[in-house]
Amino acid sequence: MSEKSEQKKQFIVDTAREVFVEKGYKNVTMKDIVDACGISRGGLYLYFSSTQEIFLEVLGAEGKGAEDTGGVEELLGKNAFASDILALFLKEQKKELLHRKNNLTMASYEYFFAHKVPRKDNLLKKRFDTSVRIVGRLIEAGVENGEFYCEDAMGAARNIMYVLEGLKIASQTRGITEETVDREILYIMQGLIIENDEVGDG
Amino acid sequence: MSEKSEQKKQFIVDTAREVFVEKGYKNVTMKDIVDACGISRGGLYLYFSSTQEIFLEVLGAEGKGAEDTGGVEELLGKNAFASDILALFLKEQKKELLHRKNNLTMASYEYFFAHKVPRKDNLLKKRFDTSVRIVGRLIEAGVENGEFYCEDAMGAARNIMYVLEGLKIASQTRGITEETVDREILYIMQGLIIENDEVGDG
Amino acid sequence: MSEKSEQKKQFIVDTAREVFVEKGYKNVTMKDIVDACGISRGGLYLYFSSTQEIFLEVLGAEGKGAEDTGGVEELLGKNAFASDILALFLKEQKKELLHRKNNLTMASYEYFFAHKVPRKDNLLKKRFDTSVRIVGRLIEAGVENGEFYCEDAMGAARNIMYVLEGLKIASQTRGITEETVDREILYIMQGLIIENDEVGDG
Amino acid sequence: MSEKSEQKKQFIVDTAREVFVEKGYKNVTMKDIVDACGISRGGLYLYFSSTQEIFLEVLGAEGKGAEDTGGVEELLGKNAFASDILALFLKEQKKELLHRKNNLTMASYEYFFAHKVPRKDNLLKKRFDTSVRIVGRLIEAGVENGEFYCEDAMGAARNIMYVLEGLKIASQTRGITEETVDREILYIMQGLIIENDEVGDG
DNA sequence: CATGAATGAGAGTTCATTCAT
DNA sequence: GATGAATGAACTCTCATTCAT
Repeated sequence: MSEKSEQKKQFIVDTAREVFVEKGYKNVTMKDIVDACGISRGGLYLYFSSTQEIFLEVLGAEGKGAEDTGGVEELLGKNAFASDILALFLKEQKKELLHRKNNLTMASYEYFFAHKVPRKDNLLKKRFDTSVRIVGRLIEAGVENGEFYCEDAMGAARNIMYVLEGLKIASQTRGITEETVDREILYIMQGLIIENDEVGDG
Repeated sequence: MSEKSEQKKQFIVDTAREVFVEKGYKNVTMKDIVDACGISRGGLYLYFSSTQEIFLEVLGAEGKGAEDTGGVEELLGKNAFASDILALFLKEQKKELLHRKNNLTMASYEYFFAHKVPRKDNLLKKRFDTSVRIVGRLIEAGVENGEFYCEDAMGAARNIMYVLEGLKIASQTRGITEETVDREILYIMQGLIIENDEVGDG
Repeated sequence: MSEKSEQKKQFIVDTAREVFVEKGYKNVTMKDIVDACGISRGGLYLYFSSTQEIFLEVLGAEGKGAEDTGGVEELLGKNAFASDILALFLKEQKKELLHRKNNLTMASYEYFFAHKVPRKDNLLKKRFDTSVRIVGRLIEAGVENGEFYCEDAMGAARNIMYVLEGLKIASQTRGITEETVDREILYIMQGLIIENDEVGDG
Repeated sequence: MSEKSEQKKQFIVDTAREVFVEKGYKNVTMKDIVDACGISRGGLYLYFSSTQEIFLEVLGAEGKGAEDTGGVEELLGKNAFASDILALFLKEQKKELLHRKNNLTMASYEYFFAHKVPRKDNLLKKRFDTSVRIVGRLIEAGVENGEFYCEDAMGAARNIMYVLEGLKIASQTRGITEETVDREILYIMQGLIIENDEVGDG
């Protein structure tokens, strides 16, 4: 039973995720989830007693797969060019930014608007900090092997991540074009990379 | 009579603003506003027929005062140091960021989550673009009189504004400390300012 | 003032009539009439205190002009052919039946559904009885001068009026075609008129 | 469960019928039906989502029992006297006419005032036409076996049905006495029956 | 475990009616 | 007289939540 229970719970979480992706957080009712899952009202309450509880589970599940930040760390260990890895990372972010309808961003923001969570438990914060750390390390690596010029790697990393966060909310509230994202990415990369021309000039 | 009507409408808008500041957008019901205003259910409907309508009015009223971006443009005309003006601008922004409970940010975001508005009518976008333009001009002015070093003033302005937007959503969803804001502001300023020491050293 | 008041009251009644014609009785609100009249809410209450009161006035006004049953009685006095007068009367009725949207029929029925009125005060009944009497006299006249054959003139008159009433409600609830009305009128006339052929045959 | 559901739905329809009989159509609110049924506000919405929906169900249920026009057709097959069957049919109609408070007539009229239905779907029209057809056949049968004299059986049938309809609306809007109904029925029968006395006298 | 009917609180909305101006 | 802002009752409809089966 516990086995089967576990499976059903997971099924609910997976299905609910789609609902949250589509409708955000506040708009989702128990009924929405019940309908999407094709189970009974009472049935849902056996596993969860509020949309909040469900959303937290969804968020948690999300974390597991995403915590590795798209494999950046692995690549770092494989002696790839830092600029290539960073470009890859930004490309991933770009993809997410442009598919604003296919992710949990909006629902997450809505959730954290509604429920003030202690900072140390705040998933959004955790992920942001993780990303900063990784990007920071990436930049440091780039600086070390002469790809990047940067006096404050962590500062640059934070700057990058805040820009991405700014783009994210812009994407959700106004919509952004691919050009906008590309332009910001380019600006970021140009601020780091030591251009050959310049080097040649020196 | 129209005079008195106008006053009451304004009173409702002002009172509703407080409600939106406190509860966001989606959480606010007509009843909330009715209660806050101390008027009757039907009375509110004489002036507005939905929370959306009220919120738009609130947003609009907000705009009138904020469109000048804190007097930055005036200062620009008065031959003040660009770095001083920029610092002032950022200080203003900082104040808003840290008082997350006293502004419409969250409600606005929620509103634009719920209602997809054509980009050209999108108030959030308009204000962002206006700010970018002003900050861009400011940086250009700073470059011209030798305060700043910057090859792409508009790019820098956009970068700054996206960072501020990132800080804003961070503030609303996780809370940020004064140190965080200061650190980002410092990073921004250092990226622009030509430090005397360095120049002296060279 | 009383003069002006009287005029205004009449204006309200006339305007309200249009509203009742268009929307029936129950659907009409004080607001509808206020809007149609272009006067103030309070203003209307100076003259009438409910839609019922207004409708009664409308009905009453209607009566004054309509009581003469379309001039049938006058024609009777002028030695016209009874069959011609009856045909004329039925033609009038037909016109009303086919313009179901332009008269008070529906509103009247709705009114008398909602308010049970003592029979002797019931306007609908009064008009029906009046019509029966007139049509009855018409038939009697026709019998006397050899146009009609009829053993029970009043019975025939009642039959005719009930058929017309039946057509009226059919018109309002299902819609009727001109053919339907013509067919029924023809049936009625054939039941009365002594056809020359038959006479000749005999 | 569907069994029980079906029963409850039927219970609601039956109870609602009483409400419609008593208050007509437009006056009935969901609350009225909720109260009459002794169920909760939300409970009713599990089965129906508007008074219109309920009324249509009531009307439909009504149809099932009434479509056979009181067993007239069966009698026709059993070689009964046409005049007896017709008298029976009219007696049934009389009963309904005089119990104006116990039937759906008023509510139906109100419903069809409010909702214009395509003629071919109009239940009132369907029933009227059905009755005309049956009465017409009845008269034809009576003519064939020498009971009735009538040159246009269908015309007579229509005439009868329109008179009944006229009586019906008269009943609902003014009230009618038993004498009134009897008189009209007598008039109808006399128009059809070949009286032995007269024949004998001639 | 699972179901889904049932409940009732609460949001939105409309209108007749009043009343200070 | 006349205005129209204001009130509050009443209605529609939706959901989270419970509970007998």
